[in-house]
Amino acid sequence: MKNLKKTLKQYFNVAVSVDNVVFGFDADGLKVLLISRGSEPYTGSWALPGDLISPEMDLEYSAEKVLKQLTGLDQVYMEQIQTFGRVDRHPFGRVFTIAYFALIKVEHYQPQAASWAKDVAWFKVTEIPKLPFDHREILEYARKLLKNRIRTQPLVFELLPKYFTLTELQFIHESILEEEFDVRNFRKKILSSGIIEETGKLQKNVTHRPAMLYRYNAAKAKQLGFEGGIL
Amino acid sequence: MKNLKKTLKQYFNVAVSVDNVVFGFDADGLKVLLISRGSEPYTGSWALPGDLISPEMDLEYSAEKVLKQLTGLDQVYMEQIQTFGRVDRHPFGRVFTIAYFALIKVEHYQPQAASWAKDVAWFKVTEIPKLPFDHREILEYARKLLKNRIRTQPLVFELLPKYFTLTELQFIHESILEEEFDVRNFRKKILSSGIIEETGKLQKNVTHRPAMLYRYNAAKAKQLGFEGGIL
DNA sequence: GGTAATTATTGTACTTTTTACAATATATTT
DNA sequence: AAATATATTGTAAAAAGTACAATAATTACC
Repeated sequence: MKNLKKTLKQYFNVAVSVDNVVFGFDADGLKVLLISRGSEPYTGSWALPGDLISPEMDLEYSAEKVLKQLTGLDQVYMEQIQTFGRVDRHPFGRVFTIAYFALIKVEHYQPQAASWAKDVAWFKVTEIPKLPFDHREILEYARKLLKNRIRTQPLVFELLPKYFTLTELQFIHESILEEEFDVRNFRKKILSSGIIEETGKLQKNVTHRPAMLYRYNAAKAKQLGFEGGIL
Repeated sequence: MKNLKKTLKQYFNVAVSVDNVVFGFDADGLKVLLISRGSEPYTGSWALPGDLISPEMDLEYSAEKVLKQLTGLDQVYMEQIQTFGRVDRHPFGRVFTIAYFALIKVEHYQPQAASWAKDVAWFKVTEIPKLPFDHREILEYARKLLKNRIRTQPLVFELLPKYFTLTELQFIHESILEEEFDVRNFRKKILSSGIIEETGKLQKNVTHRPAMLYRYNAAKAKQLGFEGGIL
């Protein structure tokens, strides 16, 4: 048993971190939340909000906690995406990082830098600055995953405000999928799916014909099983 | 700097393992490869072939190496699926495990127990024995993933022999998706996709009309982009 | 050699879904 | 009132999906 413990010791000296790819959406299109690092290594760099995990904390909980500590974001939709484990990815030692993606409604949350994050900011996915570690790779992986998932799971509603127009719904699909849809066909398909419903309310403060506001019907979507996806 | 190092130390004392869910397919249906554990903890249990990762080895490489060491399998299709990190999942300390799935052609490989694996055996996915750690959860997650992927990626051809009949191709789809298809419609769809081709050869040693053997055309599949999946 | 048994192979009519395409409606600004 | 801006709606043709059963080729058995 003494021998076993000695052998084991060589394995128990790595660290694990989580890195969150937080997506948001506004009139400009798809955005990602980055923090300005206020601690070593890569102090001053914009980076994915992430941190080392305390060995006594569950993984899922850690991912949420790290995000909350650095950005103030709480109660957001999160999903594990992939673990990255190149030997030399972290200058301080062997650190495996478990990447998560999070989807938030930008109108409902106000990210705020805290803990060792000096700043937080949204960046368009097409205008990402140089990132430390393998964060660029992680980000691109997350984008690809989001793109694949969007057709089979109702994820867009995590990014849109509670009430939204069909034009916004179409634009978010086009932003993520990087392709355009015919207006009439898009509406026909979405509406016939039955997962969104009219609210009777109209858009306000626009300088043109106001659009009808719709809302996601989660119960209906669940009931339908939603196997085929939206588009 | 000394202080930083001291703080860091508390994070660098966890371990990481990989666990492989190896799927195979034969006339009986979908199978999973398990090993009989010949070392602590849970000695004697059937378990997923997995092991702790050496801190100086890349993640992808580790997954392949662990599989090869325990079962002799080499050069197989592998993909990372998910990381499991409950605090109490391993009795020896905090161990995160990164699960992979592997798909192999059972006719082309002969798994052989080695290293601390006392035995290796195929189990039908519907007849899995009690598994240690959270291996049951990992296995079920892998099954679910395989089921989701099978419609959008040509994974079945990693499980089938090089030459296969359309009946076999249909059966593997039915086994994984747990639903049945109409023979005529299935053939129409598969053949019109253009990703498999006739070989001109016929099945041998069967006690009934021999079926035509087909082969997967990877180049064609790639060329077609294969966005919609097979079924 | 003939018959039974077993699996392989094929087509058609109907329904549903997808696609391509442009005119009219409703609000604000000038 | 006219200009500007976005919202909203239908139809016909093509493609894809679905339901359904008879015939063909081989071996096994008598």
